[in-house]
Amino acid sequence: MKVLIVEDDQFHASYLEDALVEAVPEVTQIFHAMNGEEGEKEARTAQIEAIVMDLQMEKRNGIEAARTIWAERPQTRILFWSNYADEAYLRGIASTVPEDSAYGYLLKTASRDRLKLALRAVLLEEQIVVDREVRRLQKRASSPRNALDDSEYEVLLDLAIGLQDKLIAERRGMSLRTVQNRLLSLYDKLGVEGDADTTLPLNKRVRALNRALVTRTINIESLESAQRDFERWLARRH
Amino acid sequence: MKVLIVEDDQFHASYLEDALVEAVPEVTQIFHAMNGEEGEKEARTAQIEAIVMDLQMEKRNGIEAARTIWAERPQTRILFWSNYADEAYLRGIASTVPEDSAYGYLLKTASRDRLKLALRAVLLEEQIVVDREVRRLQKRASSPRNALDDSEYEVLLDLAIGLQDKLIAERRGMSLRTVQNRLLSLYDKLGVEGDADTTLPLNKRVRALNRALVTRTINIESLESAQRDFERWLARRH
DNA sequence: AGATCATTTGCGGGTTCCCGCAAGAGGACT
DNA sequence: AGTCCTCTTGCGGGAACCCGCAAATGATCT
Repeated sequence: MKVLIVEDDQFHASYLEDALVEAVPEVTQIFHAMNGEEGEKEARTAQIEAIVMDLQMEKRNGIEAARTIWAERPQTRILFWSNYADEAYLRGIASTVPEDSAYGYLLKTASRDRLKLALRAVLLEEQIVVDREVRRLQKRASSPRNALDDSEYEVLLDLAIGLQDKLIAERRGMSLRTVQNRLLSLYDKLGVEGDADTTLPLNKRVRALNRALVTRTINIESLESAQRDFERWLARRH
Repeated sequence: MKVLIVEDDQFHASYLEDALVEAVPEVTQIFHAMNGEEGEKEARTAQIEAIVMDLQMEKRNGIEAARTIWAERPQTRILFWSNYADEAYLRGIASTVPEDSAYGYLLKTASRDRLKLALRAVLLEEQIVVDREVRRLQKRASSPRNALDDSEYEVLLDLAIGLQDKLIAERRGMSLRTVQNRLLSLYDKLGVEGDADTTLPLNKRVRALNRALVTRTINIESLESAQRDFERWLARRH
């Protein structure tokens, strides 16, 4: 079996390779890539069907790479191996994984044994494996209290790249007032009002972005990709 | 010589330990800590005088730890070994390093040889070593074009945690209009206006925070520590 | 002191934002 | 159909923000 490792940190890459050959002796060949772009190419030319990939990389992150790889060969098994359990990544993955593809999401803090187990389960058995920590976050994100639904999340991203209400309304096809309603519920769910103490006057817009970042609802990468999305939309609009 | 390694990633820690014993055979004992808080304690109880430390850590980051360590024993040599070359970190270090302490700032992407060289230079020879990449950023930050002076940087942090103009004015002891002048120059230097293309209407405040994050002028950690600073100030004000 | 240049500050007005209120609009259930 | 509920939308007003203009203040140099 051919396996592709996409990881920009050399230490982590070699650790991963060690664990891989231990856990999955069926492996015959191991390919390496330093970022998502290389990873896509490698996967295409070498006809790879099993991948272990970091999420956070320079040129093109793991989620974007996964999207194109799955678009070409949906049966590819991908184990994401990441430092963070940000909600932004979770949403990214949830929105790209095809119906019946095998994938896994493991944190780098996981023990070697858990890693080896996940490697076998995903790459070989085509199961779905999600790390405990990550699962916990998924839960919290889908609990009614602080859950952002998709339309709120969209507006959050638009806010985060600095759009004003009117533009958001146009882009998302809602009325101005509806956008503002979304913002109100965002302010509420993100805890923009100083939770307990004296409510001193804040700039809610900026505060919302601040809270979203600090609570790891979004991360800087999602700012960058939201910006790209927006520019694409802008070019398309007449 | 006793050396303390403060690093929360196990792979990196062991790689570092290897390089350390190779580069500095004078080392007799190596201590480990997983975060800044532990690092401070360890340094105190073991009377450590040479430290290699990551910057980004859970409990207490490297800069804060360095501050207290240097406050206790300014002659301590510290080599910062970090993933990022964020301006936020640079400012942090520049503002904490005592007059004649030896320190270094190296990126984790540096080669093993550069790491070994820096280890000897800083821990043993008490020189000051700053990575090429980092130096480049330092340069750019102090070039007239995009340089934020300290007072602009302060206002940026206040903006970033969501304060409104009036509060910033009070906190920093300037008039309302002066705060707004600072904001204007921030908008300018951060490139809030869509650099070249059609200037479409943006929320400048949010956009400024966005740009500051994307250009690595500040990072999420600095948001968190700015928030703590603000709360301390808030408690003190009558 | 006097001249020059940068920074600070107040004023005023045009926008954008925040949000209460109340009138639609679209289900879902009886 | 009728009732109940939730979500959307328009209106309107007060607050915050952006920023041009010009006077006041300060620092530096001759």
